[in-house]
Amino acid sequence: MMIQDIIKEQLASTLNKLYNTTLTAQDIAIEQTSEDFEGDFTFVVFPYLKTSRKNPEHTALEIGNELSVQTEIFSTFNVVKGFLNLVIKDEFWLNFIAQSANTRNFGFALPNSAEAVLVEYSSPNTNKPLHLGHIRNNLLGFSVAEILKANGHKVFTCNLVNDRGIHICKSMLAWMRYGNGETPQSSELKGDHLVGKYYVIFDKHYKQEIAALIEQGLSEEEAKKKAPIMLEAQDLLLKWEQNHHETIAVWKMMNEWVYAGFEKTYAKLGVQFDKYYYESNTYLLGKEIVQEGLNNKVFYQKDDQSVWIDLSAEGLDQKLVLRGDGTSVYITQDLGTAELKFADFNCNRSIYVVGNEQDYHFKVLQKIAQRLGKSYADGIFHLSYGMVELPEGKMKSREGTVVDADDLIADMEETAAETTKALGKMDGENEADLQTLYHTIGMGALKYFLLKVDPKKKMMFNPAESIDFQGNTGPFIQYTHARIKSILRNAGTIESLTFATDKVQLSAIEKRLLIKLYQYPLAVKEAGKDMSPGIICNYVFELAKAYSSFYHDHQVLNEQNADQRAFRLLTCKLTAQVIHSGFKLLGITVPEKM
RNA sequence: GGUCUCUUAGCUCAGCUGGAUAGAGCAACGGUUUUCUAAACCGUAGGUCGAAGGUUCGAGUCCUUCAGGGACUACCA
Repeated sequence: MMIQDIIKEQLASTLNKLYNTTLTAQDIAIEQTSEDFEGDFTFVVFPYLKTSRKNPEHTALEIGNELSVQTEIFSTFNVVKGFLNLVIKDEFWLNFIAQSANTRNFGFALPNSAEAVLVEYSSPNTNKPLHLGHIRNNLLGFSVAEILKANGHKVFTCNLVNDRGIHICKSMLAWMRYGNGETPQSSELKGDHLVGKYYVIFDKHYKQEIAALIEQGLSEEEAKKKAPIMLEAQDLLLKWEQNHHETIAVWKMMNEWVYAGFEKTYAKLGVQFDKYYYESNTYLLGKEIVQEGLNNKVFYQKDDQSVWIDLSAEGLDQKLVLRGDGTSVYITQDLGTAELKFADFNCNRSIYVVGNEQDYHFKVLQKIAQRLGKSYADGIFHLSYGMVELPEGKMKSREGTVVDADDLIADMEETAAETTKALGKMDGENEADLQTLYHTIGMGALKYFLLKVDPKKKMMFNPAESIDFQGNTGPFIQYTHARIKSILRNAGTIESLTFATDKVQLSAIEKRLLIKLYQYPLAVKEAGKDMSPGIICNYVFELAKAYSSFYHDHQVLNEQNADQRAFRLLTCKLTAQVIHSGFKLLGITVPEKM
């Protein structure tokens, strides 16, 4: 049981005794004492003044006195206005270190087989390479899956590849028209970049044709519909759906190029999936559900045969679920894949890591599933995250205003290499290890930068200002870890170290560090509840800062008092372990040296 | 027009279910290396938390209105 819970119980029974109330621990709220006051935990007495019938100071004092009689976990307390500040005995924190320093998976919940969760993320289109927005998606999905695992859930991940549709046909058509048989080998371009190049080429010609048509007197709207290249792309989509041999061959070939490219990027990002779904396999799935909904009168059909659902009672609009020509739309296939996913993984929750531009879509998806009486409806959860914006606004692939994922990763590695070389601490290490280190540090900076922001909020990325390596950054925390490891290497074996708690003096800085360590399980829990890696980032940063202060002010290896030295070594060990563990939840590795 | 969402230091962001004098990092300025890695530590400066009302003993946090951004509102995905 956490110390906070013990305090709450004690407070409840104290209040019950003093004021004849019937409170339980759950009714009691305590918080961490503000840095400016003495104390570890604070109990605010204002809400209890009516029952105590005394002024705030008197009430707090009375509760504090009675608490001291009841329990011995506090060394002292003080009262400021209506705030009762409680100080925990040092012995408690020292015992915590003694017990936890050798605990495996400190901070993680025990596996709980009751809840299985499926996390879908990445879900790229196969007509263009990944950009910064996709990186945020991938890192979030990976990290949330890790955080949920740490909270004891059984977690699976999947990637729903959007490999069909008009956008894919655009790249295909442009390649067929203008490609002259260019391949990733002949062009020495990564496959996804090659395909993306033709997507841009399509758009260029499309725009030219529109301009020409407008010149001939068509309206812009008409021109967009009648541009020959667009008509041809639509024709290509039709051929694809009819299984036209040549079209399918080109489609398969170009998709293979893209997948090979994506795999390289995924490997750099360190993400992987338990299962891939392809829309080309699943896009027809929803039609049965539409029929089912028609039979149940959840959906209705218009004269033109199109199928709709009326969600106006829930404050949403009427929504098309099947086109008049019987082909499926986005929501049709999502209804199908939702069912498929729950069936495949037998999970209670299905999390979709998808941008907040699709909030409406997922609201509709869940409502429809509920109306259809699907048992899994309430398990659908849209983990909606904000867009990454550039100073000039949203990224747009077609217009080339994107920060390319591969370029950015390469930049980060290069910056890491430059910084490392400039500091000169790693001179003489072998080249392969150095390359790994540059990757570790570069990705540490990038991942931390993207994950520390609350997922729900949009975030700003300015390419002109490079991502920092100092301060509240991944490399700072990695560096903290490396410094600890250096101490531990020089300390010899510490596995069997023990210390007598009564022979250790605890400084204010040391205590702050211990309290931070103690809070790791809470951070993991809260991050799981909110599905927010940012909570882990903040926690680990504060831990690293607390450690850096400690490192600056206290000697470890040169400490003469053997108990004190042992205590500090174990504190170092646990700190390194928690940094390692917390960063693993973010998908960031920590180096032994840097 | 409607729905949703955001607005905290020059910049990028924290701020848990309402609690004490609103916090970090970067940038700026100043200090710290004969001692375990200075990618560090310590300090100075920087704020009417978009605006106005309201609820409360107590509001950056909850409610209402307004202003300004953004997204969605497709027989695109």
